Amino acid sequence: MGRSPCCEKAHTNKGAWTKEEDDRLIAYIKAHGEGCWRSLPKAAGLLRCGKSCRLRWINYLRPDLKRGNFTEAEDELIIKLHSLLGNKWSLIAGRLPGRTDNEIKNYWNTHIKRKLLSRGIDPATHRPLNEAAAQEVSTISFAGNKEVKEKNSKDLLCKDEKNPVQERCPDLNLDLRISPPHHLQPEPLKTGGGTLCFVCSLGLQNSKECNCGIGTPSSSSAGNITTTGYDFLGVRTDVLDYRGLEMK
DNA sequence: AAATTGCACAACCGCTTCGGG
DNA sequence: CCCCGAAGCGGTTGTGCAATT
Repeated sequence: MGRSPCCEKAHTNKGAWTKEEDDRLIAYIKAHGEGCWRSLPKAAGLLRCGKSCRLRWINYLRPDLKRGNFTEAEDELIIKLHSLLGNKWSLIAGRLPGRTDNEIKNYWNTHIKRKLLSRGIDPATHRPLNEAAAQEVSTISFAGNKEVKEKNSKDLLCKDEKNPVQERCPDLNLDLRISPPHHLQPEPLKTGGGTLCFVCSLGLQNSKECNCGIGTPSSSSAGNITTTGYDFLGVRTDVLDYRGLEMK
C-alpha cells in the first residue's frame, strides 16, 4: 500500500532553505507565476520537491505576507474563529490578511493556548476549565477532555459561586458572533421557510455535505436564505452568520 | 563560561480532497 | 463512475536561539 513519494527523495535537499534557493524560487515565480508545483523545482533549477517549494513560497516568501507580531485584535479574532471552526487553520488564515495557516497554527500552539488557559478557558473547547460551570452553559464540546478539566477545575476555581460563568471567570467572553453588527444587516434572508445547515452557513452551498437542500440546484435562490434556526454551540444562528467567511 | 531547558517557528510527513481523463 | 496525479491541509518534528541554572 501507500502512494509513491511526491518526488525523488534521493535527489532533493531537505531542511532549511538557503538564500540562493529562496532567490531562485522567487525569481521563477515572478517570471512564471504559481502553479504546477510538481514540475516547478526542476524548471527553477531547485533540488527540492514541489511540496517543499509550495510551502516555502506560501509560508515565507510570498510578498503579501505581513510577518511580525500579532496584534491584540488579531489574537481575539483568531480565538473567535477557532471557537467556531476548530483547527481549520486555512479558513482562519483566510480571514487574516497577510497571515498564513502555518503561522497561525504555530502562534496558536505557542501563545494563544497559554493565553486562554490563563483566562481559565480550555483552548480545545473554548469552555471554562471548570467543568461544573461549563455544564451550566449548554454548549457543544468540540473535544471534551475530562481528565484535563477535572484536574484544572481543582486548580482554577473562581470564587463566586452565584454566577458560575460570568462571575467566576470575568474575562470569559462567549459571544461567538462573526458577522456585521446586527443593526447593519439587511432583512433576514429567507428560504421560504427553510433553515440553513452548518455547511451552507459557512458559505459552502455547493458542498455535497449540504443537508438543508439549499445547496442543491433545484432549491436555491441565494437571496432567499435565513440563518435563523440552526443551532450551533447552543446559540441561534440568527446571531451566527459567517457566510462572509472567504475561502482562500 | 558551560550545560541545560524551554520557546518559537520553519519545514516535513502523511492523509484528504479535488479535478481531469 | 472510477482511477490517478496534483494540490491542499493539519499534525508533528527538528532546529536555532535565548533564558536560566
